[in-house]
Amino acid sequence: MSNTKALPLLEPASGEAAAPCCPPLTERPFTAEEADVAARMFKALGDPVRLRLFSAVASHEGGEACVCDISDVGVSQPTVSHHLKKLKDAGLLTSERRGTWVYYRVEPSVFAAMGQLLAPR
Amino acid sequence: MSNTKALPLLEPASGEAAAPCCPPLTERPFTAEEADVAARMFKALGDPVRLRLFSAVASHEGGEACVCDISDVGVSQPTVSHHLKKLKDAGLLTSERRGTWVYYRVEPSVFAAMGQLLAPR
DNA sequence: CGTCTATGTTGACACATGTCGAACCAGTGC
DNA sequence: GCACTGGTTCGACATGTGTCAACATAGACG
Repeated sequence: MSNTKALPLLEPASGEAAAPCCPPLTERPFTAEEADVAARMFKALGDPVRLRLFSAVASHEGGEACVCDISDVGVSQPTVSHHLKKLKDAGLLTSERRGTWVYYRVEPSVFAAMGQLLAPR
Repeated sequence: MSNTKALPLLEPASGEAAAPCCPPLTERPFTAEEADVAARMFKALGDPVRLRLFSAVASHEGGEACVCDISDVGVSQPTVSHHLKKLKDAGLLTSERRGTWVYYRVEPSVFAAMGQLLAPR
């Protein structure tokens, strides 16, 4: 499985300056395509449980967190797994298994992309 | 009606420096309450149509836009109105009727709140 | 191999959400 | 008052989403 590939919020940046997915929100009206891409990210963060998970990973020392470290958000374990998968599919997190545990970390380009969206006119 | 009041993303800022709703995402794991407030904003922007509407308002000259200026996003006019109401309920937009037309503008505290969320550790 | 722990996947279900057409309200101008 | 235009609200419907229990998988450790 896992043909659900994470779509990059920033272009691959093939050697040159990264071409962000979208201009600042205040620059001009978004096109349908830009809105689709950017909305995916906002949507992924638009759930309290996912936001807590994302924040827990983003604030964890070393920039990564084991599921066991962050799964105390008031929902069942399968639900945590489900939300982490959604964050991963949205391109916000990456995961890696090391032995018994699975570690999640924030996709580096995320904050750049969000900063770009919020850049002042 | 309209007891659905827009909840402020920033505290009322009663005379002093505004106390933002939430710390940076990277500072520490969000509490359930912080996540509820912040997720509402992300959720509101997590729909392509709403994101286009928000961008259209935010980028419009004068900082405000008449519905008639921005309602060309590929959905029916009632749907546009529905989404604008959601953005308003989320505290992202304000509206004002002037004569025949209704004007929407971005709630000023929004960019401050979002910037705060994305502040680097 | 067998078992135990840590995660992910499946299936089912209630609920929220996006969408539209029809009806309705607010101003304008005749 | 009446018609017209710009916007909102209502009612209905299909689809999406969050949640859990049950089951499945991956390593670790005997």
